[in-house]
This record gives sequence, structure tokens and C-alpha cells, in this order.
Amino acid sequence: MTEPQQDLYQIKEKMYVATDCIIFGFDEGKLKLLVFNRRVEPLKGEWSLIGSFVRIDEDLDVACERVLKETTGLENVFMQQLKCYGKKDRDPGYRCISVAHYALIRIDEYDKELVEQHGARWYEIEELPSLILDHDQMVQDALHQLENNARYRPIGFELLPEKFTIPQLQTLYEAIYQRDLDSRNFRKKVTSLNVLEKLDEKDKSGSKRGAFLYKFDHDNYEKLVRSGFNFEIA
Amino acid sequence: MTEPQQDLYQIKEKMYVATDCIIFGFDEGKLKLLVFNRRVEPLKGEWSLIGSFVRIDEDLDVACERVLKETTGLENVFMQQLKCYGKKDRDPGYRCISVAHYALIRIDEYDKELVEQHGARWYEIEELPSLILDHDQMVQDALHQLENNARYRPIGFELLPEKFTIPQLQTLYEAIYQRDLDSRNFRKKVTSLNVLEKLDEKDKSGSKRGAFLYKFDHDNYEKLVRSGFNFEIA
DNA sequence: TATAATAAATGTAAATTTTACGCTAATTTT
DNA sequence: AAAATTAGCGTAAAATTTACATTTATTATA
Repeated sequence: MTEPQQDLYQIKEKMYVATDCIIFGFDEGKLKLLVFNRRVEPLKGEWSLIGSFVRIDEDLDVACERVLKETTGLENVFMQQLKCYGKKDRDPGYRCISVAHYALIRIDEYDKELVEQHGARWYEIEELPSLILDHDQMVQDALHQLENNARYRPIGFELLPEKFTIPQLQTLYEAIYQRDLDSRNFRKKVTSLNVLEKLDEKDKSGSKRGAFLYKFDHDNYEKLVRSGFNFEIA
Repeated sequence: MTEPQQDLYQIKEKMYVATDCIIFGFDEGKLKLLVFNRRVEPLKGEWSLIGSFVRIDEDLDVACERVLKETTGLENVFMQQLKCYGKKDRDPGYRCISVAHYALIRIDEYDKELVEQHGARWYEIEELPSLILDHDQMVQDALHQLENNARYRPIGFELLPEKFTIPQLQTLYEAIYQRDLDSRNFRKKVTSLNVLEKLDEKDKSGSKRGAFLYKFDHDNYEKLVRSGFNFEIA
């Protein structure tokens, strides 16, 4: 790794390029973020996003995928570039710009051991500690982008297990939009999109009656998108 | 300037950070782009976006503002980060990531001499020559982002002279969305937003009858945005 | 084994927004 | 004076969104 360590602090001749990952998960009806407790100076003990310097021979998005893999064990995850942060003084030590990406992962799939090894843990969005540098800003921006993207493409499914119930899906959208949705209208809307495949199974964890499980129909979604269908949800 | 010149080509140890500007204008009912004919090797004579390396002590957005000022003479222009382009091989010579921004300028205000000095000229979007590196991709992405942003915030006004007519505004939105809009519905919509101030002047360049001129009411716009008003247009 | 408790599932009417559409008005050119 | 041209306006139909209450399936418990 070519990362500047403590001794490089205050060296300004070089411009470093980093990437930071805003990792969203959804659990217990809450939107959560995976944050990282720094084990090394500078800023040891503080909370931050997970990041890395981009290697000289590495695509930007590949760098971010590497970080995600290293910290959660996950690959082939929904990930999207958020923004490049480049205030000259954003890092007090050296000049470093950071290309932030946000990722949506299924919270039941990540490698718990790896996460622990990296000093990372999940926080509910409302209970996030404050993060180093401009990472709070990154999180705010990512939340907005998530909200905007969720409205027009069914990315919510990336945060749920493969099989999910409609009430679960609704709770997720309520967490993303931070407002309550009408369950009749929501159900009407999402079923009318023709991208939910109803299974013959029920999930009984949420209620006595149990709710039918659904799968997201990727193929039909692709077809409909190509035909110009508008996927606005809620 | 610390830009790598010809002789630095093929040096890969360093990661360069650049910015490129996608400069939109609106003229003669058409959306146009300001592109730059390279006067130096490599790729001399090819068309490209206007860009620059980011200085070690310069904010990203400031770098982009500098480029815009240098090439058009304009300041305080609507400008927004588009995306950071960072494929490892996007520039065949050296490793360079580019943070692209797009700018909306009033085509009657720029410094024509400066533009000429820089070997730049306006092209209609539909008639763009192909550009170097990944600049075609940048333009495509910028067009999409412009379309998306125009729908929810009244950025169209940034492309028109201070005084404009409703038919001009409509033509602009038609160019952005690439489809015809109904003039009665369009007029109804934009006037109902309460951000247009009708003047007592007419513009007679477009018709015998002449159309009333309007001004964009920035103050009221800000007020309405703060009150949570939704500015969806067309 | 009856009943109380709980969340899932369903339909309809009213309100709002969007779309479609044709005529008159003001001015200039011929 | 007539013809040509774009500006400006209003209304009805269609589509979408919103608001709202009851029944159903199942488990827990009395």
C-alpha cells in the first residue's frame, strides 16, 4: 500500500486519490450504516467511513469494490458513485480527494468476522455518531441520493433478502423516505409494476397470520425498463 | 502549471487529477456545447472538452470555475459536479482521473475573443463531432443529468438571457427533453409556479405579434423552495 | 377449545393532476 | 385591406393519487 502514514502528514506536494464507501443495510425495520472505528493515528478511536487510497493501476469503481470486499466479504453488490469530494482542506494532513460511493447490501449476507476485524459496526441512521473529516456530509448526500434513486428504480430490493414480504418492502421505503405510506396504496402500486413474483411461502416472523413472500423479477424488470416503463414508487 | 507534457507521456507512477467542463448554451432554439480543438500534442487537432489539472492547493470546484473563467471569461455561473471518471486506462498516456462538471451559461454573455483564442466553438448537440478519450461519455452523462435536474429545479433559466419569453422557455425545455410540449399546458404550468415576473415589454424577434418578456424571480423561488414547494416542470 | 390478539389483505369513492384539443388576438408584410 | 404568423387563453376527459374501514388467517392464552 502506498498510503501516507503519520510521518507523511503535512506533506502537501502530492495529491492523493481515495475512495470512501457509504454502506447501507436494512435491519429490524431500520436503515443502517456500517461505520468504522479507526485503530490507527491520526484520529485514532474516531468513527469514519470505510475507505482506501486508489491504486495507481486500479479503476475507481474497482477500488471501491475492493474496499467492500475487504471489509464485508461481499462482491457483486449494488454500488454507485456518489460524488467526488475535493475541498483543498478537507483532510488537514495532506491533499486528498475522495470519490465516495454508496453500496446497498443485504444485512444477512456479510461476513461478520471480517467486519469485526475491521473495527466496524452498524449504526441506525438516526443514531450515527459524528464522523471524521467530511464524512458526515457524505452520509447526508448519500441519503439524499438513495432517496432519489429509490423513487425511480427499484433499488430497494438490493437491501432485502431474496425473499421478502410486501410489508417488509413497505417498511424499507418508509425508512428511506422517512414518512409513513398507506399500506393499501403501496401494495397496489408495487404489485402493479409487474416485477414481483409471488411465492407459495409465507413468512411468519412478522405476524401470526404470516405474509406471503415475494421475489424480485429481474428479467421482467429489465424488459420493462427497456420498453420505457416508469418505475416511480411512492 | 504542473501539467504533464509530451515528454511525461508514459509515466505512470503518479496519479493526476483533472477537471473537465461540459459547457452548455442555448441559441437559435438549440442546445449547444462548447468544445475545444486541441492545439498541442498529443491528439492535436482533435475535439475535446475544456479541462485542466487541479492544482495542489485548489478546491475541485474552484479549478473548474478557473477553467470556465479562462476560456469564456464568465464567473458566477451555474455549475454542478457531474461525475468522477476514473478508469485506469481512460487516458492512454498517464494515470489521470477527471472530475467532470457541467455548466450552464447564457450564450450572449461569454467572451468571444477568449473562446476563439482557445480554439473553442459551439456545436449543436446533434451535430457534435466525436471527442477524445471518454469525453463523449461525459457529454452523454451530462445530458442525462441536465434532463433530470431541469425537471425538478428551474435551471433552464440559467441558459436564457435575463429577459425571456414563454415560447423561448418552452423551446428550451423541448430541446432538453427532446420532445414537443403542448404550449397551453406548458404556459399554465410555468406561470402557476409563481417564479415568473411578467414585464411590460415585448420581444418581437420571434413573431409579428410579439411575446411578453418575463424575468425569473430568484427571491420568490428561494422562498418557495424553502417552503417545500415542488418545482417539477413538464 | 373458545376467544382474544395481531398483522395481512383487500376495494372504492373523491380529489387532484395531467392530457388533449381549437379558437381568437395582435401585429407585420404584402 | 387582406393574408400570414405566432401569442395567448379555457375547458372537458382521462388518468393518477389520495383517503379511508373491514375482513381474514393465524397464534397465543384463558
